[in-house]
Amino acid sequence: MSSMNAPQREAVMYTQGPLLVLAGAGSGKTRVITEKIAHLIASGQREAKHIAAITFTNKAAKEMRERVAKRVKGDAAEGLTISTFHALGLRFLQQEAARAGLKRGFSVFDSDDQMGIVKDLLPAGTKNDVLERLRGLVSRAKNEALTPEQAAELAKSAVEREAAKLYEKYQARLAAFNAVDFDDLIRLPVLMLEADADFAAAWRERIRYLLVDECQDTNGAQYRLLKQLAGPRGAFTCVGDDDQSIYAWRGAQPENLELLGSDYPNLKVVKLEQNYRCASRILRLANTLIANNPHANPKTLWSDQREGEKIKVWRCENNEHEADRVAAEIDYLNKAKEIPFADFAILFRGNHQSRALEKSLQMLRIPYHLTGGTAFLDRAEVKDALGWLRLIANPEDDAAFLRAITTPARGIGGTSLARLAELAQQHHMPMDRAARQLSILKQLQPRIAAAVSEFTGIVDRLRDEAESVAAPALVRSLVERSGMLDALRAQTKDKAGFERRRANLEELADWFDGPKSAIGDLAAQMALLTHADRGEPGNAVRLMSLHGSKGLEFRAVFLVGLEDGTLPHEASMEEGRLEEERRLLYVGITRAKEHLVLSHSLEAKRWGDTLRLQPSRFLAELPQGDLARDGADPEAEAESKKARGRAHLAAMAALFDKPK
DNA sequence: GGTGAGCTTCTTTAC
DNA sequence: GAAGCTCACC
Repeated sequence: MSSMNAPQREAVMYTQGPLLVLAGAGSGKTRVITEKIAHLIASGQREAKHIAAITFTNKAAKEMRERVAKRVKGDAAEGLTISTFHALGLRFLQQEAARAGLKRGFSVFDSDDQMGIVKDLLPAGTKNDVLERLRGLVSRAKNEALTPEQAAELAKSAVEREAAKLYEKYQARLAAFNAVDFDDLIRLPVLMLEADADFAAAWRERIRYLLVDECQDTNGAQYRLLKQLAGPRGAFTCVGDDDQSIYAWRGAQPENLELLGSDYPNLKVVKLEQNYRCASRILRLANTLIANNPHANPKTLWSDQREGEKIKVWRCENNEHEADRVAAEIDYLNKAKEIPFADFAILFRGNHQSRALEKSLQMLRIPYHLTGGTAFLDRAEVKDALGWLRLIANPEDDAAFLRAITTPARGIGGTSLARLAELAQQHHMPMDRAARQLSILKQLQPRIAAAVSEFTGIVDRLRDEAESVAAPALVRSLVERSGMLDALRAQTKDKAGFERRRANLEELADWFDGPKSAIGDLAAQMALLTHADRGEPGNAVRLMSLHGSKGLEFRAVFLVGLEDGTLPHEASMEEGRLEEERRLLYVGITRAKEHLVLSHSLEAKRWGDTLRLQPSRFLAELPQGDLARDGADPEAEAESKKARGRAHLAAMAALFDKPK
């Protein structure tokens, strides 16, 4: 506390009314939030159980919980809520399920399930991009907590009217499945709180102080939830930075920061402008870049850190060459400067860019930890197991039913399932129940009916087991009894592949090894876990998207793929949405404490043919005197040649002592 | 009618 | 470079 600067201290101490903290990158905002929680508790102003802090990711929530735990004595932090908006919404709905019109054990649909419904509701053969566009529009309306009627009224084009119609049918389908989607986790609580003042007041009795991090990335629905929970008195602290707003594409409204001022006239604003993270040169780079964006309330981020070395800009032949150079440089810095692997991050625009990097890192035996993309939770076997769990918890979840009954394959194909679905619909019952009706089974082929009954028998036994057994054991049992494991063994040709998948399922079981809540609640929570939340990365280089890097910091940062079309992304260029892309680069640059490398390739292979790439236009916006460019600087060139030589040698060495 | 092999399609970002 | 789709085979 004593080591804080004046505005930080002010942000911590001010609890009399609504507060907005405009916090630049690296200005210690997480610290302010944790200190403030500690202060609220220690000063006796609020009990921990009446405080809720909202973070942007589960991972950030976990980190914050750990920091608060260290800061607060004994069990004073007991009952404190630190979670994402979505996790808070889920908890809300689980507690208020009946009021929300949900039955216990309801499912949370991810975007795949969502897409499944959309596909089902639209004519067969509708193009993928049309489906995606409509799904996006429905989601957009829900992110504003609009009803289907409101969405229809506000529709400005034919496609938006179509989306509004789809929205209505989509909700009916969700309801039939006793399911909600991600957007509902915010939307439903908002509608419920807004509809009933007493109900809202009761919730405000439980949450008496609210802290919201990354406020610039809240969408309309989240902002309304904030207002409902904070109430007219405005017992909240919001922290945000409009320069780090990078989620407009999923409905975030950075103007919510300004809206706070008009919704709460007594709003106090504190600015944190001293950066404690980056070397001065890195900060100058970031400031110069972001000055190209228009600013309503300009702020000046400054730092009294040392100047730091020049920022390297690498021009590479292609992304393999780029990846080799990155790996070689990490290897070199790790050995020569003893920078631990965990202090390195490689950041990119799209998750697919990680592939080449992984290959190069493996070649040099550099441990790495990849977050995001088609990681753990998107693995087929993991989704299958989760589908089973969902079905066990929620018999009305047809999506889960379909997933479970087809994994492993048990001789029931699309035609039969379509028939069963049709019969279920005729009888107005979920498939799980229909599959147990004798009259319905009779209308299927005898062979199919037998297979269906065998399946429902397994489900029944697992439901019984769920009553008595802990979650991890249930997962193991389900993997066994469903026949998944045997099928997996038979399918995978190599033993290693099978073991990997089995390990994934084992890991899934371990994930449930948390506090003892009902299986159904856990299955719903699983849907919220992000790829970024997975496992302990240990001492490994971090690979992640620029979006995923928000809020983190590293001694050395490599920003790869700085080409026009990659960053800024093609689609953003076409739509003239360059500002958010610029902010994305800004976020990336400000992750670095000491070392920063910006690299781009001259060529890329894009399905089949090679295309020439131009360096990112953002490179030209940087202060050129602070850059050490390939070619322009003979010293850097020589260094890069040496690095390549080292990489080659290391790779050769690695080849020779390959472990079995 | 179900299943697996081989084809094509498309690649932002994520709660 | 993987997931989705079609088609031929069982």
